[in-house]
Amino acid sequence: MSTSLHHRAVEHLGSRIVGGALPTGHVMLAEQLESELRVSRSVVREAVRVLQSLGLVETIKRVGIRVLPAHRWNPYDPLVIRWRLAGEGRGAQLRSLAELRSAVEPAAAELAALNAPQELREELVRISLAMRDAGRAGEMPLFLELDIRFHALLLSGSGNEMFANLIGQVAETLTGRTVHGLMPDHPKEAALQWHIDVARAIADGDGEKAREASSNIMREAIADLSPSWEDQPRVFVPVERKQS
Amino acid sequence: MSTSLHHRAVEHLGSRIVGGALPTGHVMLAEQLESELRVSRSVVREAVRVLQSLGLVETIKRVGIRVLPAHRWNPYDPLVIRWRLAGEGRGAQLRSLAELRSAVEPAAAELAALNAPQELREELVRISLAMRDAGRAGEMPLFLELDIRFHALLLSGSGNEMFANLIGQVAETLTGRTVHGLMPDHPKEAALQWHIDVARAIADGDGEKAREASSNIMREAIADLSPSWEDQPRVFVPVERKQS
DNA sequence: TGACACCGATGTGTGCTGACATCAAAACTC
DNA sequence: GAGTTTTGATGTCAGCACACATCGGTGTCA
Repeated sequence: MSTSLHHRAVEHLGSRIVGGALPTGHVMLAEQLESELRVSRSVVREAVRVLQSLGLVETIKRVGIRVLPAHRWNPYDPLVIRWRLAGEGRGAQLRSLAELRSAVEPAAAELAALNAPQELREELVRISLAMRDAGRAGEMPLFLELDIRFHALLLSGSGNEMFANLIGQVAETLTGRTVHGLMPDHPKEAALQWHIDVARAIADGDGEKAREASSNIMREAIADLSPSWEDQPRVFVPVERKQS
Repeated sequence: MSTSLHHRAVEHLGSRIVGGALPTGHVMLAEQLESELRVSRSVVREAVRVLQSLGLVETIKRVGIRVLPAHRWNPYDPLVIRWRLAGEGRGAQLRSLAELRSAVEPAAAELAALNAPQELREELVRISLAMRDAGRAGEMPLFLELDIRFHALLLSGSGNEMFANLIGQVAETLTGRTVHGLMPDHPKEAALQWHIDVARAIADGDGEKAREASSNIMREAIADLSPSWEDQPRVFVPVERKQS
């Protein structure tokens, strides 16, 4: 009950659209939403405006509020990602995130090796060693926490704010991997060593080596996670001929 | 005058925040914005809600509307990107986009080689050959159009909607490179060949080769563009200890 | 006399409502 | 079939009541 009406309205509509309950092209009327959500016009209108900025709906005069096709949604918005992870798009969303992460992290590692501040490099080494200890001891909750922090520091250390912004999504996938039992009781020894390799390469300013070691981690992560999106069909969004 | 008041309000506030005219921590009052923008409360409130969803501001009772630090902004939102490109963050934004693209496109090429529909592969080959002809003939407007379409198809063909969503940004950087004179009169012969290599590798389903060739294109693109962000300082966003 | 807890005034976002403006789809007229 | 009118939806405005965090004054206690 602590959440505002606005927040609830956005949540309700957004999750139903992304979850597929409101199909593409479905038209709603503002008045109808008022009675459905039991809120006033202002709340509905402000919620619709937010959903509009996320690319989930468009408003057309004399027609109403229309649900836009999925390829118009902003796939990088935290709300959209959360709704997809909660609904039937979960598998496809996990795959997208994993592939994005696989592409970005090696690049981030290379940039971190070239640019990261000294203190960050040192902490990265410390954490990679702590991960090894926690991993060997089978202390998985601690390991997860260190793992998240390791990758957060790595992305942050790249000095690229678009990379750094993926921290939340990466934490989500790491947590999900543990929670959904896709993680062995003990992390593989090779994975622990790769983390140390990444950290040491960054500390040494060796971009090439950092990227290589990070790629190994990513390959392993994809292999661990891929069962969760088996048989998810890929969608190929159309390419428009003109840009605005 | 065709744009709505809402649109104008979002634009006005967003560009001033991202452009740096309204510094982090700056507090505004809704009432003050009404008179400043000469619009009613509804418009101000709906605009603020949108900016809130982009992470640009937060609203606090009894205090007002506060500008959030840049690392809270959603760096993937098209509006935020546009405002950054228009303002003083232009250099840093171009670098971020170029680095992201360099990370993503080789991965997208590899995925496209494994997953893209047949027709898309064929069009990719056709376009790469047309690019070579247009490039050798020095028909730069046509070359730019083909270049954009090539990379759009590549990203789309990956079957990853997060990759595909970068089409707009990539088009932006390609256009910018040409407009700002960072492009030679004739594209380098090697670059033309790399595009053909990428297309052929995708057509042959050779993911490894597609990624390699794409990496070459990216290295070249970074080299062309890097003058535009010389001396731009990198920012390292803090890593929070806890996640919500 | 001073320190501290309490409590009400104040100001600001949140939410509600009625009215009018605007504009494009749909119906109508010629 | 082309042009015009009607209609119905969003867009915009203005006023009000409410919730609640902050501030400052008041009272109590040491």
